[in-house]
Amino acid sequence: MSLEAAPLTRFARRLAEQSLLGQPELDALLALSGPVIHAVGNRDFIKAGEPTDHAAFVVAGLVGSFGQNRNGHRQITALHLSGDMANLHSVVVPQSSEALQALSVSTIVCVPHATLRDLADTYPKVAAAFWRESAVRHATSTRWMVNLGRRNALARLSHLVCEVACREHGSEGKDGLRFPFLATQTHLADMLGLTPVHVNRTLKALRDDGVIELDNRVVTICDWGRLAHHGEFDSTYLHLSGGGNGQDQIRH
Amino acid sequence: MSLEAAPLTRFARRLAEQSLLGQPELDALLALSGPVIHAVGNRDFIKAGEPTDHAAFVVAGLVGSFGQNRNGHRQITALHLSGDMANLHSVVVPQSSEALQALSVSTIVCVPHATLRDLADTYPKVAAAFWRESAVRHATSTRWMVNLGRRNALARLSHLVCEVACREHGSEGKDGLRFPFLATQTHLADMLGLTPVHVNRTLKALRDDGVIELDNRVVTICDWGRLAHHGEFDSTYLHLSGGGNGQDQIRH
DNA sequence: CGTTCTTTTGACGAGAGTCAAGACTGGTGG
DNA sequence: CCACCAGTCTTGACTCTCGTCAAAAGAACG
Repeated sequence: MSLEAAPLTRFARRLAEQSLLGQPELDALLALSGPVIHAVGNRDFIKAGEPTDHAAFVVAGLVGSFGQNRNGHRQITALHLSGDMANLHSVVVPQSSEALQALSVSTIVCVPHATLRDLADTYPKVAAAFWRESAVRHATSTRWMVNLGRRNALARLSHLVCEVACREHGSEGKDGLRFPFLATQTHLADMLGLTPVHVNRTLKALRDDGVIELDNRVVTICDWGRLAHHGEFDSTYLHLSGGGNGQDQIRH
Repeated sequence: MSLEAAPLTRFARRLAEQSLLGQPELDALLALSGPVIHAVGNRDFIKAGEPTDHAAFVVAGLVGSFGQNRNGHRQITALHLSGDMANLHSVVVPQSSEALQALSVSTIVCVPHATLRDLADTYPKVAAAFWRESAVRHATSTRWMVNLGRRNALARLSHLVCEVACREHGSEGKDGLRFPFLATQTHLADMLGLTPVHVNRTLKALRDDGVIELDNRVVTICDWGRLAHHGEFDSTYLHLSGGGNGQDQIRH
């Protein structure tokens, strides 16, 4: 219970900031709960193509959405950090087209669709907030597409590190920022559409260049400016509230 | 007015089929309208990063969402056909992160956000339908990511042709299906994360293989089975109702 | 303390990019 | 009616980023 309080607060606050929710709506969001599961790596806790009756809220850990090739080569299409509802969209499309898998040991709260639907029905503003949250996620997906289609390995990796830094930190990155990023290099490869070997080489280039440091899956950003430049990174698409430009409120 | 009737009907029917809307909701959807513009190629009719106050409904033609590189290399992240609301998500995130551009001369109805918001506020089921439609689009995006990250040129192109065939035809593809696909090879390259030259070579391979024919931007599918096999295509993610498996209704 | 999963590196190969030039198309204007 | 022009499409030759294969060294875990 107390375990998931902080991440849930982050989730509710993000929704509220973006959609101007009132106190009743906020309280209702904070009351969300459900069965807790501990997901481990290399095993889908939600399978592709099967209907689901709950959404997966990430309390702790790191979760990815996995698409797949006929050869079995996997493509991670989204990353879900602590405080994210991994598959909020499953409320309206219960037949998920993608699998959900933990990249590191993760704590997940399975929030029943029924609960979320009731919430959306009771508070139209919450319904709008859910839709909006989904749309912001979609914006992230489109950045990933640009990354995959139109950037080389160095830029892709840099962009990804920038994104995770910002989402983890809650605002713009800066020199000296240090955070755990529990994905393996194989996971990174699956996010970036590369091979693990090439990720390793690219990571080395970034390290040798003095842009980042890596120690046991803890990233330290030595030179945010150069990293963001390499990744052609601009954080506005994340719609962060923290250290952003502050002009992100929805306009009615 | 009569010009946009058929595509709008298609849009409304798709929303209704997926979300079980009643007659009042349907009527309200069919009453949607707004200023009409005629968009031409090579010029964004909605620019990236600028706030919008309307959604773009495609009556006729072909529209793409464009992301961009620092070098100016563009990545098309989504395709909008006749009967699609190109940026429905802009209702909840008015600051679009991407540009909208016509790939061929297109007729667009600019539906004011205010109208759509009123509709969603009046009919909760419509709000849900809008959200659902956005989610289905997102599912398409994730397929594109798998395409970009984990498939070679031949598979990417085949998959794209399959998708467009299905969306255009309203159901599963089949041999002999013929439809106009008004994108240039440069556009195809921008969708697939390739160069125009390589698209040309790949297209030739597909033609030489007898899988498709191409005549003045009209595609004929000679061998749907082989095309779908090349593209590793499975249409369920599109949530078509027409010739699909029929088990796509939302489960409450 | 061995087994399995990662990370790291090197050598080589292949798919896709780059550059360049010519053919074809549709539209414009003399 | 024809010449011109800009935008496509097509093809070939060469290059380069990234994939493949392989092997060894570290880490994690029971």
